Amino acid sequence: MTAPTKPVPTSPPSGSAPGAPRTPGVPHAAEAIAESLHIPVIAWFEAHARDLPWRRPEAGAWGVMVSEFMLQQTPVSRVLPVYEQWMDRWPRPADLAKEPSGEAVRAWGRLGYPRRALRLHGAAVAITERHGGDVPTGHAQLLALPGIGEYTAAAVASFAYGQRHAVLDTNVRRVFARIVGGNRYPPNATTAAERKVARALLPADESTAARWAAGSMELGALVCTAKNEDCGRCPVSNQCAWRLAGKPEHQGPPRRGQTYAGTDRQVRGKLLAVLREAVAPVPQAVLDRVWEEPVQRARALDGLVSDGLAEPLADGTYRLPLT
DNA sequence: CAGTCGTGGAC
DNA sequence: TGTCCAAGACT
Repeated sequence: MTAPTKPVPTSPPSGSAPGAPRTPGVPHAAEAIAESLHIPVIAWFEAHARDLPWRRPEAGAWGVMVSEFMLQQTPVSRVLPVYEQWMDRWPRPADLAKEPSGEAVRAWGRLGYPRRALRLHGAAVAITERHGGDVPTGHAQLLALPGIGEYTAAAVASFAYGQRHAVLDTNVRRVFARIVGGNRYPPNATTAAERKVARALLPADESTAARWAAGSMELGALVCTAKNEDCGRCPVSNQCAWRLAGKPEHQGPPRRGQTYAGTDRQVRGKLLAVLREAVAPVPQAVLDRVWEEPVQRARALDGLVSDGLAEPLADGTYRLPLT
């Protein structure tokens, strides 16, 4: 266990002394909920957090950032080996920035969504050019990098730099939906109401906020999971609105499932797999073998080219981009 | 804002 | 061989 071990503050992060009566008419409900959640969740985190390489001090901000890119929509178990190889090969942003983007795509392997590799490479170039080779510390600076959205900017600022940000990923959204909202699942898309809840629950103290962010996310990943949740191991099950309501089934619109077989995504994946394995430019005829239907096949290949994942050469062959 | 974008493991 | 899901970003 290598989670940060700073003590949890024993006094409320803001406001009056413990046990002091609330001022009538002033809404303190959110604060009260928050304070009763922070200590048990953070204590649980410090006892049960996984020992992941990007949580070790030597990972640095670059390691945190690389892991966040790889973890976007991808399970930890599949990220681990690729992360280790990646950090061995490119221990600093400038090391990656020197390489052609195609090398990043190749090293990405079968993690999926290979545009993330392209964006991570682009972010490394931007960091090298604009930030002297160091991952920027500001949320706005992070947000300006390719491949970094609201979640990843907050995650890097919080996990790498200990800042106070609401870190709203799918795990945290589910945890909050259950504890606060009394729902099995959050809405399909992140709502303003969810952001408001996340901000209201954020500890006032910076260091506590950072551990709360990591802890609430880990709770969603290990205990408060989408299926087969284990309320018996949850440190705040006694305060969970969903559990207290008898764990009602999901009400709203069905969570739209991802179809895959037969889609352009599948064809793109097959095409790019060939390009990744190839050491020399690949003739069109070889690519043609990955998919029967010519119209969809051509559309998929065009898509890869326009995304910058494949480079067409004058002789009709294709390769990963050298730029 | 709804669609698009990979991959593989669990059931 | 099907469904659901996994630390989202971008258009």
